[in-house]
Amino acid sequence: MKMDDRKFMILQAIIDDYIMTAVPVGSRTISRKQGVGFSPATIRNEMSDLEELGYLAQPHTSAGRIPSAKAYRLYVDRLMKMVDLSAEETGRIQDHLNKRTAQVEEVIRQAAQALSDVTHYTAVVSGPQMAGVSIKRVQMVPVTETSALLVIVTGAGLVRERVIQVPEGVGPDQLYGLSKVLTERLAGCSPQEAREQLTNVTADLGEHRQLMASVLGVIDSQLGGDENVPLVVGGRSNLLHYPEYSDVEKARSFLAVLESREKLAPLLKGSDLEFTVRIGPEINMPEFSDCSVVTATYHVGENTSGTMGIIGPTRMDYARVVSVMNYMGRAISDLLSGVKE
Amino acid sequence: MKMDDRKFMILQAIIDDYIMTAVPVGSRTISRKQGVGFSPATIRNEMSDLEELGYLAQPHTSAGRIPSAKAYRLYVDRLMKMVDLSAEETGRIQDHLNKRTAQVEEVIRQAAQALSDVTHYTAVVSGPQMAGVSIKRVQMVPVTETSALLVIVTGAGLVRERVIQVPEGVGPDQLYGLSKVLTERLAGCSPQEAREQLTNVTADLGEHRQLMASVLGVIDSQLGGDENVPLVVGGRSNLLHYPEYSDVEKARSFLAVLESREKLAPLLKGSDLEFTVRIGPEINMPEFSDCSVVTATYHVGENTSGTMGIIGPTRMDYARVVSVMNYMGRAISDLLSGVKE
DNA sequence: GTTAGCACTCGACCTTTGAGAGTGCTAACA
DNA sequence: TGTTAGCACTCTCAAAGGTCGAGTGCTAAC
Repeated sequence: MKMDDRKFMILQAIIDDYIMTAVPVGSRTISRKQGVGFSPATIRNEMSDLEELGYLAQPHTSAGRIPSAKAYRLYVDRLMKMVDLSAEETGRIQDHLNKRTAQVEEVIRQAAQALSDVTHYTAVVSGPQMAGVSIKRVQMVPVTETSALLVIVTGAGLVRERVIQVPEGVGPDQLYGLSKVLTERLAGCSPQEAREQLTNVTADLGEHRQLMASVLGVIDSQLGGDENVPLVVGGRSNLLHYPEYSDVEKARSFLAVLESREKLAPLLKGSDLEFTVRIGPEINMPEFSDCSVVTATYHVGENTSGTMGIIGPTRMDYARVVSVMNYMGRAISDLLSGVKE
Repeated sequence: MKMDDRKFMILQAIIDDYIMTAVPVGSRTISRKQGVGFSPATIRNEMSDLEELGYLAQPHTSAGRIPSAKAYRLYVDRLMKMVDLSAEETGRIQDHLNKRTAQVEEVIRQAAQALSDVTHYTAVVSGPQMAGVSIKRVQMVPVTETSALLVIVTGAGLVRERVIQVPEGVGPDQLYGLSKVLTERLAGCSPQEAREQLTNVTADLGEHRQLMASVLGVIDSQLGGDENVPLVVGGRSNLLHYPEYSDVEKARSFLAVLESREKLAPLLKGSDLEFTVRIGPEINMPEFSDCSVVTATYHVGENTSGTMGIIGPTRMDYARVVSVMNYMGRAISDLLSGVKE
């Protein structure tokens, strides 16, 4: 048995209906739809075929059909059409973003808020990945007698900062001098190159061994892996609107995942494509077995990029979600690259 | 009718039992308890009195009694005894905090995590309130041609930073010079004094009017009110463990409050006391009508302090919560004041 | 290939019923 | 006079049974 145009059409109608209602779809419902010129009996035959092909499932004998993960896969890959956002939607997004700021944490917080607000799903946004980045400037600002704020500026104009310990007796002017040396030596370096350069610097300077070790530690931790990129979640409570989460225990374990960076981070990874859709079982996490995750990449400058994701029920409105993220990707890039409106 | 020792004792027993089980407490249950030498019938008479006095309520005729908000109030004010934390509990807290860092965001995040983890309730921790603070140092670090990171260090050794716009043509050295002037002029100032000083500085410098306006803007927003102090929540999913939140809609509106800074911030305010307990209706928020909030203050240096809060069901284990927060208050102070272990 | 008709299935919802927990009241007891 | 045993009463909860309606698969006719 093969798929034909009519089967595609019926499947699409079922998915569309189920996305809206979350109720198993019966043959009569489809037959009544505009543009479907067949009786319920005919639809039933086709539905029976679609079930055999693995696209539909029946919760129990006398219920309607619900789309399987395979059906959503087909829908996302072949049936889905991009939609245009309404002026009201883009307006809502811009309202969240209209603060003029290039502060990474703030931008991604606003982005997560906007995404969850517009889609009514849960949004996760990570800060820009610093792995392939180049260093532009390193500067220490004195804080107390024994500590300073180490500020690292990247080529793309992103900033990371961190308090480090400073040996007693190293004064503000000395810190400024050291900062100049560090900036000269490290400018243009990748984090890996910086590590080598720093050992040279340490050798040259002789003293300040411990301080340089702290600097290296920060570069490693802040520009190294992605354990330290900020990660914010928005709209945690949104999913509890959906009947999929009318069971508190399910809701709780879902929320628990959102609270665990270790479990959450992998959801945003796994693909460098512009968009990635993972559906239910494809995610491979029991807590998310009837969730889908749509992730997208945003770019800042040449080499820097971050990820955002939307988590919703498998029956989520993929077309709209992809459109919203598409729009948001450009918006974040503009904000973080300092583009003026 | 008046309260007597026996009534207190019975009320305490009922509260203790209800805190553990969340099930209405019957006369037999109390009568069976160690140290209570009375039959269920006697207890029943006393319970009937306690109900008349407003300390107990009956969900329905043939159920046991549950404590009223008034009973918890009495419990917190008069009956509660501080408990000692077990080594296991202090250990768990230290495990969350053992990263050596004086980074405010990180410390309060860890604190919220630790509090929620140890108490199994939901925790909210705010960063130190900057209102009464004095400025110690102001420094700008160049980021791009047209932006810089403005770093403000306070007397207590706390740091706030923010990206500001810089007019084209102002180079790194000039920014450093300006930073020196700013630090000289503003050192020791309160935010209010800084505002006046800055207008002087602007007058003296002539140019850089716009830059100074940006600096002032940051001082106002970062050290001014408390709209900009960081606020982190830990253990959002914890409350869903309790039968009070077995209703999804209730859980959802609870979570929605946690997502709204405007609704959440007032919960941490309202009292300068070391500890404040607000019970159910005292909170005056429908979403929290059967929650209690315990808040406590922590101090950094002389003039700087922040707030933490625990949100749990009204039948929460107040004694333990207060003890945990007491311990945590000292731990946060130590971390943020840079005290070494 | 399409459709009408029909018997069949199964969950949703309602009602009934019985068990259990807990109460208030009364009368007896120390 | 305070305490307690006994008992009738109330109310929730869970299980059991019954009805309704939506939806199916199959067959036969168009």
